[in-house]
Parts: sequence; structure tokens; C-alpha cells
Amino acid sequence: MARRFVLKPDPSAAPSPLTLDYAGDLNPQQHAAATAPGGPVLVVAGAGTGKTRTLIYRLAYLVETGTPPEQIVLLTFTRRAAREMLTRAAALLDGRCSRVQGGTFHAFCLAILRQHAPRLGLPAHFTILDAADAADVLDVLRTARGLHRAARRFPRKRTLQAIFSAATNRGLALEEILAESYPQFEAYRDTLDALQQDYADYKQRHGLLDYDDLLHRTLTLFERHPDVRDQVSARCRHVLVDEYQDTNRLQAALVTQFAHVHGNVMAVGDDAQSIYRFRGADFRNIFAFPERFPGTRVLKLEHNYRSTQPILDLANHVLGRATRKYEKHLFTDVRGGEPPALVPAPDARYEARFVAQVVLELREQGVPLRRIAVLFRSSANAYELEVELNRRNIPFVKYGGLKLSEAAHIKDLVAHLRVLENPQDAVAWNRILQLLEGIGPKTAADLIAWLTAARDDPFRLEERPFAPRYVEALKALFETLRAARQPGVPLPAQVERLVAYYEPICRRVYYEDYPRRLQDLEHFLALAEHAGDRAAFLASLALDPVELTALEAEARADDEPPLVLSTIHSAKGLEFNTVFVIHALDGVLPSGYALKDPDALDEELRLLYVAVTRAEERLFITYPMLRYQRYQGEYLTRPSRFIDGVPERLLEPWTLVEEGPPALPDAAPPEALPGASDGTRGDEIDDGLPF
DNA sequence: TTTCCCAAGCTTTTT
DNA sequence: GCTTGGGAAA
Repeated sequence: MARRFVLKPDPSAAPSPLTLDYAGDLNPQQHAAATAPGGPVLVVAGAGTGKTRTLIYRLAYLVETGTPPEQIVLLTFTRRAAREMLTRAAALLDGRCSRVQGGTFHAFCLAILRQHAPRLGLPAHFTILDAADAADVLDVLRTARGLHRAARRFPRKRTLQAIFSAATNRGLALEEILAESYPQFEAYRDTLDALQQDYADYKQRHGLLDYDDLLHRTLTLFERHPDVRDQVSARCRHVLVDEYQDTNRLQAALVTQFAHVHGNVMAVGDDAQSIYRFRGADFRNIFAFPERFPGTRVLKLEHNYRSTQPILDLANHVLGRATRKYEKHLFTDVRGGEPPALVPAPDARYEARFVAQVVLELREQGVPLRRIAVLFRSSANAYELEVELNRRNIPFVKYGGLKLSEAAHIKDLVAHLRVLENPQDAVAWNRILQLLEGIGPKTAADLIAWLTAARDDPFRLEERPFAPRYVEALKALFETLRAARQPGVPLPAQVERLVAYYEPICRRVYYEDYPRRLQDLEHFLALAEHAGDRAAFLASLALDPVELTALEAEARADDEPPLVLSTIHSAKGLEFNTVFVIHALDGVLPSGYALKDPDALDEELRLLYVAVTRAEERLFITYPMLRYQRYQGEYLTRPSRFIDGVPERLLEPWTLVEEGPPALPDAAPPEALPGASDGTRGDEIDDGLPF
């Protein structure tokens, strides 16, 4: 064990006076956190208590007191969060924070792995698998073992991926995962064990890493090569971690490693806002922090600056319904405020009309669209609303919907880029080859085996007995790849070349709806223009997926910033003047999957808590009383058990009433719905509705 | 071996 | 409404 020697500040470097008024800008608790000396610090911060502000001032303080920005690491949950914090910090210190290392655990680990890939026997240009790619690999491996024709039902590829991912993220053996969550597959334990090994071998052989590998293999790298660990850690003189309650076991272990040399870690989080259990997050990490880092200074932020008291009253009430007790009671000095509203609507279309109309009224009153958010449990819940907003020309961005890089045609195109980067990338080859006429799974597998065997130039077709039914197509493919791979071809030109090649394929394969897809190819081309080099572009596509609607919103950049539609998960850490929580139904929020498991149910409750605490001034919780489900047709819903029976003084019931004579739904003019009346019980609907 | 067609099954949240 | 899987024709 090396001896630790602490260097005192260099006396010749006279400390310049601080430019920010830390004591004046922050409350005492925030100030204590922002200006804490080195060593481990845990900041337990309730919703809306200025957690982000504190972290930003912490960054500024560290920089002002002499820590070189490039030696500070800010780990966040999304790139969006990192970007926002760094921008705000840069604004405070006019740019002096810009060189802070920031990003997600995954992105930070990727950078480390890139640098040290050979130490793990990986090619420097390894490529990254998203969840769908990982499932595709497993599909191939499962077929290779003949498991697809097993007597008893074998897990489908997405399930396999989920099982293996859970095992990695939670640091558990397959056996434990099966016992806990997949008892129906326990009979396949040995087979699954073998398949897991196949998967690991396959990735190693073809230079592939999935999301979990980014974390897991970084830890392995540190374990096997302590010198790398020390080198990385020495450059992390201060580690700041946001949303610590949502770290999983691997991430908590990584934090320890990053902070190994200096022990300067600040973790910020709120156990009541832990909402990522499904991907291995463990809120107990936050309580274990002081044990993990002896000498931890624990600070609490309790004073809420965001919401009005009525909103906090509801939030406190919601949290009080949890099985587990939280020592949280949010309070504020913000006076007054409307009570949150509970709005039952006859069906989802009415719900959408209500939201759209209130949004327009608020805009009239001067609330900008971007300060209003509509939140929901799952992306499909917003379908009717999207239709309505489009109909009324209200611009919106939707976060948490389909990502550009998840669309089939974009995956096709990206696969081409990936083989340029990593010719061993067998999943990408598999995708590319099967796009060609006359090539199916079998031929693709044979070709891949040949392609990824060691050859001088993986992009040349030598003599080989190719079947005539596809040889021309194959030649065209290789010609394109070789041309795009010429040294000196800039990324946009590479992409342009690939798009030109791919376009006819796209028309053929997606003949029903290719026009829309061709548009996306244009977007993709535009993205490549500002992307840096190919490796960086691929990494950002994998780790920082672009929302499809965000692209559209950008296309109309001169318009006003759009209304925000978001899953509750994606809205974490954000705040809005007005928040709508739609589809607050039993079976939706809480999700139907969570009903049997008390822990899962608690997480759903925390989800509602997160949603509620996003609101500053106005909060509407709405739900449709009638729903269409694909199979069952329409049926009566039950409001979420989390809002059922909440006292009316905390959540005021509203009733929607149709104005004037009943109109047919399709003919209803946009403004037909009047403002809500008040007072009456919420479950009564005026007659005259077309049901 | 590929491709097409039909039936079955399932569907959350994200890096 | 969509993906996935199985079966049969080309």
C-alpha cells in the first residue's frame, strides 16, 4: 500500500479573491455543501431544494479555489443534465468551467475503455451494442444452439437480453435473477449459463461492448490493472455524482474507484426520487454511502424553492402513502397558489382536448409553452394528445418516445458505419447483409464467418463461390464500403455515400412507408455534419440518442420553443411552471406490472412524487374514465390508487362540461370545451357527450 | 434457403 | 398495432 502524502497549496500561487458571492447566493445548507472541504460529502436533497444549483456552485467553487477544471468529473444520469449543468456553470464563471469532464457513467467509461482497449484484448475501434443489437446477437446464438425449437418455451431474445443485463447490473448470479424474476425459466438454468458465456465470447471475438459492459469492463480493467485505475483516479481530483439514488451496484463501485486516490467525492441524491430500480438501481446505495466512504459529511437540503405549498402538500401526502417511510417533509415560503386539480375526462380524446385548451389559455396569459410539461408513465399514453396538438398546431417536443437511432432504417444505415469503424462487428454485418436480395440468415451467417476471419482487407471480395443470386448486390455493397473508407473522406461525405447506396434498399424494404423514412435519412445526414469523427458520431448515437420530435422541433427553430411532452423518467431533474400528469390510472401509474410486488409499487408511487414535484405553480392530474384497449375494446377505468381518496382540500376535483349543443367528436370546433367548473364531484359527466 | 403469409403473443420506464 | 415465430411455397 502506497503511503499517502498530502501536498499543501502552493504558497506562491496567491489565491485570487472569489468572484461569486457563495454565502449570499445560497442558503446555509447549500453553502456548506458548495464550499465543503475535500473528502466525501453526501448531500441528501429533497425535490426542488436547489440540488442542481448547489452542484453548479460547487463546480464553480472548486474551479475558483484552484482545482483545474479538467480534473473535475461530473457524473450525471443523462447527457442532457450534464450539458445543462456545465452550461450554467460556464455562465457563472464566464467559461472557466468548460473543460470539466462531464457526462454519463456510460460515456465516461467509454472514454476510459477506448484509451485502454488493448489491455482488455479489445480492438481500439470496438463498437457499442444497444439493447436491440444485444438481443439480435442473442437471437443468432440461440439459433446456433438449436434452442429456438426447444420443447418447452425458451425465453425470447428481448427477455434473454433483459435477464443477462439484470445479472450484470445488479452483480448477481444468473441463478439469483431467475429465482427472483423469472421462475418460469429456471429449468433452463444450465442452458442460459452456457448462452451467457457464448454471448461474452461472441462480443470479445467481434470487438463489441454492450451498455453493461461499458461499466462492468471498466471495473475489470481497474481490477486487473491498478496502474490504470490510479492514473484515471489521479485525474479525478473531485468526483461529483448527481442522482446518486439511481446508481446501481456497478456505478457505486465505479465511484469508489474514481475517487480512489483523493477520496474527494460529492454525491447528491434523494431516496424518495429513486425511479430506476428496473435497471438495477438500488436506493440503498445512498444510505450505504457513509459506510463506503468513512468520514462522510452528510448535509441535508430541505427548503423547497420550486413549488407552491398546495403542490407540496399533495407531494407530501403522496409520499406518505408509501410502504417505506421517508423522512421527507417538503416546505416552502412561496405563499398562496391554487390547489392541484384532479380532472376526470370521459375518454382520452377529451383528456387531450382539456390539456390542449388549458395550454392555449396559459399561453394567452403569458406562460411560454416551454414552461409547460405534460408527463406520463409510458410514451404511448400521449398518443391522443399528440394527435390533438398536431390538429391545433401547438408545437411540442416529446422526450422518451422513439429515438431516431432506434428506427429500423436508421439502424440499417448505422450498421454500415459500424462496419467501416469495426470490420469485425458481426451484428452490423448481419443486418447489412440481410438487406440484400437473396441473402437470408443462413447465407449471412456463412458470409460473416468468412468476412470476420482474419484477412488483409476486409473490404475486398476475392475469389469465392458466391451464389449468382446475390453476387451483384454484394459487389455493390463492397464497392460502397471501400469508397467510404478511403482515407481522408470526411464523415459527412461517408454518410452521404452510404445514404446514396442505401436509399433504393430503403424503398424496397420499407415500401409501405418509405417517404417518411427517407426524410429521417436527411436528418441523419444533417446530424453527421456536426458530429466530429466517425467514432465520436457512433458513440453519441449509442449513448445520447436523439429524440425524433426534437429533430422536428429544431427544424422549426424560428418558432417559439415548444411544449414539453415527456415520460416522468425523462423529466427527472427538470422543473416547469405548469405540469399535467395524464393517464393517472390504475394499471398505468402504477403500472400493471408492478401491482403484485410491494417494492415495485413503491417505486411507482415515487414516480408520481417525482411528477408532482416538477410543478412550480400549477398542477393538473387527469385521467380518462373510458379507455380502448386493443383486445378488450373499451372498458371503464379506475383512477390511480395513489390519488383515489386524496382529500379534496389537497386535490380539487374538476368536472368537464361540453359547451352548447352536443357536437359530433370529429366536427367539434377546437374551442368547444369551456373552462372547467369547480366544486362538484369529479366523477360526474354532463349528459350530451356522444357516449 | 429465402421469402411470404398467417397466427400468436405481448406491450414500461433508459444508458 | 406491432413484433416474433412457425410453416409452406418458390
